[in-house]
Amino acid sequence: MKLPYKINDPFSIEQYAKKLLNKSLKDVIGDKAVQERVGKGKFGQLIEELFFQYLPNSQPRADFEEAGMELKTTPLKKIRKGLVSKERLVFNIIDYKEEYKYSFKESSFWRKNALLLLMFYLYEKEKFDIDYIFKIIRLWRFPAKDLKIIKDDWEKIVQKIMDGKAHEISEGDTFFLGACTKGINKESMRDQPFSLIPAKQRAFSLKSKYLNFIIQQSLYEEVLPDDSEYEKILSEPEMQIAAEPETLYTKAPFQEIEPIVKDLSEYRKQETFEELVIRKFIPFYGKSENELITNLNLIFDAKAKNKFELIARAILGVKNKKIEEFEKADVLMKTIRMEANKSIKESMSFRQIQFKDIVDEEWEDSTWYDELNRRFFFVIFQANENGEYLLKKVKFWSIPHADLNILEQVWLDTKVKIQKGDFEHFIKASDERIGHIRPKGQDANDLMEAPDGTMQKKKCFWLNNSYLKQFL
DNA sequence: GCATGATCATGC
DNA sequence: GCATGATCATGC
Repeated sequence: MKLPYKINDPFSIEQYAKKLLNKSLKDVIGDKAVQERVGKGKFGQLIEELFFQYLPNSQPRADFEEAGMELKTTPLKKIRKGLVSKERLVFNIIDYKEEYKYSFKESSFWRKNALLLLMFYLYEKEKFDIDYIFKIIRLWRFPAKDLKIIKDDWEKIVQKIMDGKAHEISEGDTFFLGACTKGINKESMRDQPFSLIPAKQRAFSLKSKYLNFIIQQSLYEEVLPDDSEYEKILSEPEMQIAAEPETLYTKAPFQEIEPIVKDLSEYRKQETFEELVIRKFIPFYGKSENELITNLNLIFDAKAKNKFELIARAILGVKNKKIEEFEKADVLMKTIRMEANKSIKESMSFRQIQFKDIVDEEWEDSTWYDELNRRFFFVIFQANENGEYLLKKVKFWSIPHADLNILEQVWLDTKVKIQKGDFEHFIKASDERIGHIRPKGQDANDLMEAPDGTMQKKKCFWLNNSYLKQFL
């Protein structure tokens, strides 16, 4: 069979793939696909079979083996301001018994995914998958600075396998390259080589937030004309500005960002990204809030509740923008005040509970689960005898696996009570269950509608201060 | 206008 | 001194 592209040429395959741009699979291969579609498996497989006329494989080699390229179809979703990634991008399943035997360069991940053909389509709930419209089709290779972090991530995952801790792997362990659960159900387990404890089946994956950066580059930065080109058109006097067409996004739905690491040469030998970040803080350990503000030339209101965060960002050399690496990795930076006696006053709050949503969620796809499985970056200030806060230390952290099971019970208890319309007996900090539920609104009149139609005070999950203390 | 991250205030 | 309820500053 003659294929409509050169099987060993990535650019030829990309060019052919672009026939799908702004079209659906049905548009391109015809209505016949609708009948053939029944029982044909996942959308990605359909693309391979019907569009590329290529048989899917799950071997440890790339989809387009001759071109050394892997095909990935992945959904976008529309938010108010534009298009963002709908979910993480899942790569191959991690073979715990094999992956640790190789270097990163020889690893299954890198052999298979060094060069990607990414096909982003717009997911729309009411449509069949063959009607989804493709919005971005492009070759993708990781920028060198990102690849450095991905390699650190891979090594961290492999280290856990070698330590006999594959069952403790969490997405919060790593930055860009995660190990997400993958299986027929949440109970899909695998043996691991250095422990008898079965581990959840996991696959390498890219965080949804990371994909947003690929989307941003592809959709907003490279495609849009620059302002000077607009100028020519808009400056003409007779020009009437029509309503913005639905498909034209003039501004990317992402904030301005700046990386911590401007150049790869900033890394010391053998240094990981985490170590580099911590190194930036060490010279400032022991300095007081006021010293830091002076040293770093910061100006802000003394009452600013984000002053410690502003100090931390300034130390990282990212003053008025978001931190690129943390945004891509979905790292949650939290500043913590510790008292002279090492206690911490405040518990840590999370997002508001959406009363109407939580009743339909399962633990592993709940909002709180996602937040808890992120990597945390703690910036810890400790008070001295005079009540001045000094930078004590910084620390990357992710929640221990066993504690998640307890928090699942807290979450479930909350969900059930919301279902029953009981808003008076949520788990409290004094219950010592690691987390608790407490109000979080503008004031006591800030209400949200509950599933039973009543209006209730806005609340959120908190991690107990007494629990967090042990990790600082 | 509102969510988020952070902190304050009160009462036991 | 601490748990709980309440609220604030900021940024989008």
